[in-house]
This record gives sequence, C-alpha cells and structure tokens, in this order.
Amino acid sequence: MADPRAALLPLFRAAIGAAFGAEHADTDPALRPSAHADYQVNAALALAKRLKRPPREVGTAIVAALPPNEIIERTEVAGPGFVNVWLSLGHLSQELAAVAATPSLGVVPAPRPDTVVLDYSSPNVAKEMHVGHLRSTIIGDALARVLEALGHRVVRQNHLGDWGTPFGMLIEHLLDGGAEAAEHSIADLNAFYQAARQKFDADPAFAERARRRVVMLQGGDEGTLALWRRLVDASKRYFARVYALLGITLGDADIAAESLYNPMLAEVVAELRQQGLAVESDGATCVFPPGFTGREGEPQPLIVQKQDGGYGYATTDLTALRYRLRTLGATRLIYVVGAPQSQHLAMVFRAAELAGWLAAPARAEHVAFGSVLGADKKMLKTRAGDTVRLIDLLEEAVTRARAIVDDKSPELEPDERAAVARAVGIGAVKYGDLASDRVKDYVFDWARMLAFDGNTAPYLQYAHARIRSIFRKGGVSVPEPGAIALAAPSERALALAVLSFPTVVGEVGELLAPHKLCGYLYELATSFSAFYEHCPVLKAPTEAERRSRLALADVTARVLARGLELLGIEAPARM
RNA sequence: GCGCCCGUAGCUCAGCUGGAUAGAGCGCUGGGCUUCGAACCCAGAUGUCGGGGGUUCGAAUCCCUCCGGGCGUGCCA
Repeated sequence: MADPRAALLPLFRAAIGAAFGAEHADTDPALRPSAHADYQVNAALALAKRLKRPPREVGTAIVAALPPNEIIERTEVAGPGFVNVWLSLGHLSQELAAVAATPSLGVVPAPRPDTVVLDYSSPNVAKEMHVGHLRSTIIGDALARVLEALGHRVVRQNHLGDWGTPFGMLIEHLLDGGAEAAEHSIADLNAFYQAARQKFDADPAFAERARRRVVMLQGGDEGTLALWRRLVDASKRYFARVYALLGITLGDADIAAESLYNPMLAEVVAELRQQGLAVESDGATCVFPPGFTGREGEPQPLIVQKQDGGYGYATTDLTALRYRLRTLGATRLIYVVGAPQSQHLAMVFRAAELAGWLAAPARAEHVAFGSVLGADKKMLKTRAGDTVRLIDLLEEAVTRARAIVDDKSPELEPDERAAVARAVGIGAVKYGDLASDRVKDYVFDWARMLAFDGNTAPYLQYAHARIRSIFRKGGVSVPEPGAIALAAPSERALALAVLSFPTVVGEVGELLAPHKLCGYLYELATSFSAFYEHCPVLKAPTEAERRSRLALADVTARVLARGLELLGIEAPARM
C-alpha cells in the first residue's frame, strides 16, 4: 500500500462507477505519474468517446463523484480532460512513515508466489569464463534477487556445460601428460583446452582417440569418469572464485549441469516418439514445431536424436525443461540467454507445450539480451583480437576504481579504499550492463560506466554515501519516521519517489527488466540531490524540520542501498 | 528467401499496457564551494522519434509497407 497509486486507484474506480453506472465501473482510470501534478487520471478522454459527452465534462463528473477521503489534497481538470491529482501532505507523510518502519521499504510479497526456475550464467567446464558470460550472470543474478524480494521461491539453475564431444579430446590430452594441469588454475586449463583443440584439428590419430574417449565417457567407464570429474571440480572451484569477486549469489548447490540430465534423455525422446511428436527425418529423430521454417521454407526441426544416436543440446534443453516443471515444480521458467538463441528457445517451448509438459498456469520466458561491444561497435575483443577473460575485465574494473578512490579519498585507510574500489569497480560494470534495455547491444566504455555523473553506479553510491555522511557528521541517529512532514517542493518530490519503490520492483519482477530499477534509482538519487541542495538537513530552521529531513534522508538512503542490493551492487557508507 | 531483434539530440541512452510543449547524462554555453561530501548542483541551446501509409479525440508507442543494421535458419552448444 506504500505507493499512493494503490490508494488512489480504488477511489477513481469508485468515482467512475458512481458517475457513469455499472457498465463503466471496470474502466481503467489510467492513473499515471504526472509532470503537471503528483498524478494524473486519463480515463475521461476515453470515456468521453463512449459516453458521447465532452471530455472535460466527464473529467469534472469523475472528480465530483470521488468518495470522501483523506488522501487527495486537490484535483483539477486540465487541458482536453486530464484530471490532475495532488496528494495531501498528511497522507504522504503517513505512508512514508509506514514505509520507513518496514525493512522491505514497502515491497509486499506476491499474493500468489511463483516457483521460479531461473537459468543463468551457465559457463563451460574446462573453459575460461569470458565476456560472453557477463550479461547472463549479471542480469540473471539481479532478477533472482528481485524475484526473491517479491516473495517468490527462486530456484537458481547454473546449467554448466560439462558434457559433450570436447571432453573426449580434453581427457585424451590430459592422459598425454598434462595430468597436473587439472590441479592447476583454470587459466592453465584454458591453455590446456586450446592445446587439445589444436591437436584434435592437426592429428587424425588423436582425433580418433578423442572420439573413442567420448564413447567411453558416455558409456560410463569409471576411469574416464574419474578424469572427467577432475576437470569438472577444478572448473567449479574457479567459477566460485569468479562469482565471489563479482558478488553473484550462485553456489555449488545451484549447479545443475548438462550431465545431470543424461539418464533422462532416452526417456524424453521415447515419450516424444510415443506422442507422435518425434519422427524420423534424414536418419535423425526430430520434432517439427509448427510455425518454424528453414531456408527453403521447409519445416524447421528440433533434433532430439542425431543420426549417430547421440543427443544434442535440443534434447538436453527439453529434458531440463521437463525436469524443472515436474521435479522442481516450476510455475515460471526463466532463461537468461543471449538473443541469438531466441528461435531455438521458442522451438523448445513450443515443443514442450505440444508434449503437454508446459501448460498454464506455468509459463516459460526467454530473457534475451544483446551483445557487449567494443569501441569499434563489434563484439568486444582484446587488442590482440582474443576473447576477453572475465576475470581480467573485473580486475581491471577494480584497478581503475582504486585509482579514482586513491585520488579522491586519500583520507580513507588502505583497507577501506580497497573495499570501496571493489564495490565501485564491480558495481560500475554491473550497473553499466543493467542500466539499458537488455535486448539491445551496448558499448563497453570504462569512462562512462565509472563516471560520477549520469546514470551510473558510482553516482548512486555517491548519493548514498553523502546521506550516510550527514548522520556521521551530525553524530545523530535516525529519528522516528512519524516525524516526517513535507513542506518544500523538493521534499515532496523526493517523498513521491521513495514511495514508488515497491511499484517499480513489482514491474521489474513482471517484465524482467532490471533497467527500470536502474532508471528509478537514478531518478531517486537526482531527487535527493535537489533536496539536498535546497533543504539543509542538520542546519534546518527548526528542530521539527531537522528531524523530518533526517528521517526522509534516511529512508532515501535505505531505498538506494536496497535497490542497489537488488541489482547485486554494494553501497558503501563512505567512499 | 523466411523468421526474430534494433533504428529517438553530435555521442550514450530513457520514454511504463497510446495521453498535455518527446526527456536524461556526456559534450557545448553561462553560473554556484567561509554553510550537511563541488566525486556535486542550478540555468540555457540542441530533434523530419529511419521513410511512407493506416487505426484513433490523441501515435515515438498499435497495424501495414519500405529502407538500413544485427542475429538465426538440420545433426556445435
């Protein structure tokens, strides 16, 4: 109820019903935030058409029919028929006090919580994590946090690529004398992978051994499996280190690797065959979901069993989907996967619907995202043209942030500067990724993401630290939130921004659009800056105003910190 | 060829299920530190919303079409 919109909506619904009768009672009041007032109601223009009455007259009738209440201070009918609404100060301060009194800051649990199975990050065993994993990991983790805040049960699934033909050559190369490599860091394993690859391409005898080794691996040969596990375990340890540095909530318990589904693949294919969905085509077993065509307009297959009897990723994806629905009890399946895979996923979802696995109320959604580009507008690479290692990127972020912190805040102890540099550097990378519409590509630009101006993590962190600084400086604690009284325009604007937090979090959870939370936090921070400029806090004219402003500043800081936390970004008290 | 995505100020991007003069940041111009963190703030200039049709009282937003760019389009994942 924190957001005034939640209180206003029923009032306007009632007014429309009372003014125009039951047949119009379910008309959406079209309540929106307004540049001309606190909020505006746009329903009069649409209603005027149906009622064949002038829109302004309709607006006036709506206002006249409003039930008595303590919420609305005043209204006006403006322009062609917009109803502008201003809230009463009493209501605002009351709601603000209520929000300030709760740790959730007004975010209320969903009435019907979903079991959300969230697929994100998904690196490959025995391969370095690179920029290609950045977006899925960051976006997925932010969504996990947001959905949990909304009271949903979130089951994270890190779909590790731990299976498939490359492991034949990796294991053979391991046996060829690189045995100690698996005990070393994944950086060695990465070179290890490249060496294996090179041998595979150049040496037919090695390639043949690799193929046989794949068969042994898939056949469950114990010695082969032992070698495979060494690769997997070394990789898991490495991923854990990267996640720790990035501040990602994925742990070992969230790993649901491809190999988990191996025992279920044959059964899934059998079931699809039984249903008549999977049919033979060119020696392979395929499902042809309607509506998908290939180059020549022919039906596009989902290959669930290859000519050689092996299973590809389509089978694994279908099996994982079924497992998530049946075993994990998912009501909402979310895949944080790059946009290029949208057709593949659409086909998998469609096939799952045809098989009867995916059915309402359960739903599956592809959270698609664009690419990370370099300054040349092409996929981000190193100067040498190699893929950028994620760990290098993150370490550079911290190093760059450290240089800024050393320069701006030499008074902080070295340990604190290091912690702040980490929060700022990692936060900048994450926020830079989350701040724009995920479906678009974005250009990776250190200067822009680390800037203290504009819609960046450092700007938000700075706004937060300035608020905390007020309390440090004043040596004061947070007053009772009941003390909040709003007088100045910038106080009122800030209060409205604070109260919008729950609505925004809800939207982000529904639309799976973290950039809306970023945009909101940026507006909140700019609202605070204006307030801070115009309204002295510690030196407020009266004690009552001082207490009110302290309380308002505190609840703002908490929303900023909580919002950043939902994005996976730290908010240091000093920086 | 077909399918999906993108095209908004010089640059980077917002614009919520259509709503009032299309908004921010950077950059540019001009201001503000003996007063709570100037890592900041205030003011100003800047647009054929890719083009053209259509629906609507009203379109950046919905529909159609064209142009430009990206991605996908059977045994890699």
